[in-house]
Amino acid sequence: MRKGEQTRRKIIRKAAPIFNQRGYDGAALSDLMRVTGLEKGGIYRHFSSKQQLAAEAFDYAWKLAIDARFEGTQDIANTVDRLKLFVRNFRDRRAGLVPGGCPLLNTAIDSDDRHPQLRRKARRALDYWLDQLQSVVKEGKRKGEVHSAIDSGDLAVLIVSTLEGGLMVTRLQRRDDALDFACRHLEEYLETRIRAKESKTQAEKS
Amino acid sequence: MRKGEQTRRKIIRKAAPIFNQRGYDGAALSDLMRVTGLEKGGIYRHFSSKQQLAAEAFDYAWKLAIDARFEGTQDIANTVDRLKLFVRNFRDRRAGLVPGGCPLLNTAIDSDDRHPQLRRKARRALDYWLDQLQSVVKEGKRKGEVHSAIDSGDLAVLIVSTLEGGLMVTRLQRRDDALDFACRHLEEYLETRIRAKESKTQAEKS
DNA sequence: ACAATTAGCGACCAGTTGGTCGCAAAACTG
DNA sequence: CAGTTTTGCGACCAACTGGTCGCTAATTGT
Repeated sequence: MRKGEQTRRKIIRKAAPIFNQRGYDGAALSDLMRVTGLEKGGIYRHFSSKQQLAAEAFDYAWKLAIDARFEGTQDIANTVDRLKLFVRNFRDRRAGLVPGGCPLLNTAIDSDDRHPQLRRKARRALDYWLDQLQSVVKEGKRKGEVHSAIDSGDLAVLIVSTLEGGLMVTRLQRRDDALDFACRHLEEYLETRIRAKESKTQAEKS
Repeated sequence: MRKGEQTRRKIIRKAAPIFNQRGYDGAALSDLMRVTGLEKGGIYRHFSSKQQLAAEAFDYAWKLAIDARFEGTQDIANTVDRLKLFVRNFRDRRAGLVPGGCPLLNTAIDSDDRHPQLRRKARRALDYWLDQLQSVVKEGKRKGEVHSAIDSGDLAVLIVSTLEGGLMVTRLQRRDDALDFACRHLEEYLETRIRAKESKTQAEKS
């Protein structure tokens, strides 16, 4: 790998937490210079603008987040259990992510109206995320593991909304209670209202 | 009322949407000058700093929001119905608020770490909000309208988390689906898991 | 009406913003 | 190792940042 490519990746890696914590406007070039250890020219050699760097930093941060959330889910056969692991991952797999909380939540709020390019990225990220969840629910309905009356899109949106809301409250309170309770609520909801009960393959007590 | 006081309030009223939409860093003095129609000196006559103005603008925006959300709830005797109206208000009473979405959500994300004064304000706002909801739940338990096993703090946090999460997704998607489904979910949850069923005073179908 | 107070202006400030570019050094390639 | 390409530097830029202040004009109270 060329030296330039290495540097480029280092810049993204170091810049991502700054953008995620401070937002686009709050992240000054001088901050990015500090954390990367490069001069301004060194950064602009690899990115044509602050916007472009922010966009790539978002991609990087989001990939880490979404990978952590889906980690291990492909190994689980039952779709409802897969959703439950996903919920648990959201709560538990937060170490190792880009500092500053969920990049989707941050970018969505931060970019609103003012940074259409970033906003588009956040929207696509959300759409992808919802699609992934929705397809799990659809598979569950096909296999008879999920109640047939459930709308897969609605359930996906509900899961995401509840988790992101819980995360936001948790961050503001600096206590894990809110996210914790949001997760427990979702797990109970999945168990009692979503899982089709005909075969009773799974114990109801978690 | 003195002319100065009028001007002061006008500045807050006009500045609030700017801060709410663009965040603290994104709101430049030049923006505030534009929307207020005042020169810089005219603004600084009434506020000692941008921080102070932002703080008062938040108070203003938050008061509008919280008032709209609790509007009419005091007229409802049954506590579970009161919570349900609150949920509905959150979804339906969004016109007339300060543009840019929920000030609490915006300020919480925007201020994180970087603006401790604003952050403190957002935290207090959240605490107050949770307290109000919690005391409704407590009253419900006292009156036997709410299941006694429910933790009032947990329920309050769950309601706020679900609504704020739904709002965030709705804003990013620019479609009301997410908030809509979050509300319907909460209403169903309140009806089926929270409301004490002994007297069956209320129909289960909404 | 008149003096005292208050309000608003706008030039000015130092510091910072995102961004450019020529140049020399370092890294590649054969 | 020589020649070429790639990389990073850092001085420089115009525009803009939040903030100050003396002055005049408008608003007050009497």
